[in-house]
Amino acid sequence: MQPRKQHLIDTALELFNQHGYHATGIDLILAQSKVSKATLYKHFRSKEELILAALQQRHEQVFTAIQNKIEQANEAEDSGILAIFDNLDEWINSETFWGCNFINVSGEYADACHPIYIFAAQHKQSIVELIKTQLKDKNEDKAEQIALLVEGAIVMAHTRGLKKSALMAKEMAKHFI
Amino acid sequence: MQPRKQHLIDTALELFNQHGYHATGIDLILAQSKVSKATLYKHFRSKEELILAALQQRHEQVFTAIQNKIEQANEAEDSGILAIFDNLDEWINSETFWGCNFINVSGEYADACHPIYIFAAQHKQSIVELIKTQLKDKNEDKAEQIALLVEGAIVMAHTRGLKKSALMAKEMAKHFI
DNA sequence: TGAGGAGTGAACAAATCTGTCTATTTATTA
DNA sequence: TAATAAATAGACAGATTTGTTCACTCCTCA
Repeated sequence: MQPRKQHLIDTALELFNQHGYHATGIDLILAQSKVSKATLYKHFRSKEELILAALQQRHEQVFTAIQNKIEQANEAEDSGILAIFDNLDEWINSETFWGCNFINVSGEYADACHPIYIFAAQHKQSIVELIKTQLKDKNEDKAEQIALLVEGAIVMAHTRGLKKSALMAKEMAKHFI
Repeated sequence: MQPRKQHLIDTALELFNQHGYHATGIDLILAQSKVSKATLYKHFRSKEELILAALQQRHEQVFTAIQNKIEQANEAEDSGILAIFDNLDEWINSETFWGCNFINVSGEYADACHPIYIFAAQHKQSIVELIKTQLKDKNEDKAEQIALLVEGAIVMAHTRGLKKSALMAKEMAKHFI
């Protein structure tokens, strides 16, 4: 990928996260990334397309990070799935935690037919399926339960700044696996 | 409260819920409520003030509904706190479920110093405290755990349309109380 | 009847938003 | 060096946003 296009996506993702999707104007992304408007519209047909590209990148980041973390842990111990909460804990306690892109974007594009909402829903679905494949018993309900704990921890951390939420969720998860 | 002011708040709350806060313009609220712009700006100094009034009303609705439900259940059975999930289940499966106003608004006004973010955080905090007071043992950690399950269920329902999330969360909660 | 408050509709200002276009500069490569 | 591609700044259009203002109407109540 061309470096400017990549840089635009990185900048947009950060700003969308911090200020939301409607509140982040094209001009702010351009000023922050120091890329010209003509270049943006050469790489993306519209702001919506930029949002989708940013979400796509974030999806891949999250998916790969979780996958690696769980696979490593699965080799080391019996219930490696719990590693997902360690990953979550690191993220929540990092400087770059501004809540989950996909939860936030669902609030701004809540129409179930909107491409952005659909993309967010698919991401969440894919995470549940990833959890399921990484479970020893491939139990669907168990995967949904773990996903529910992850979502709960994200919201507690984002709306109230409760930084210990991931470790709380991890303790809770131990009851179900 | 004057009927027009009340009607503006009701309309705004519904539209904010369905389309988000930035995406819902003043003009849409006025068109839907059939109230004139001058009247809106007589009752509210700004759009932000209208948002805060709408959130205040929603806070009172939610707080009272949960309080009543739990208190009634506490008289009937031993672990009445579980009634919070029945309340949640009804809401999620109603026609008017568009996610949690306070989670959504936190994504759009994510600056921790912003009055709107602060209001949302206080609401979430107050729900935890309500749960705590309604617990037989007044256990803080247990209250946070139940709150985490509630948040998780809301997100699962909103982002993926998982309508059974509240009942899932209720089953999970039984392990902790 | 008439005074006063509440509400209306429409025009307006000022800012901001997305997206287009052009003339110019920079960088690469044959 | 010369041709070509990529990126730039910036002006611009057109729509939309929040918020203000003013002349007018409607309703209530004394």
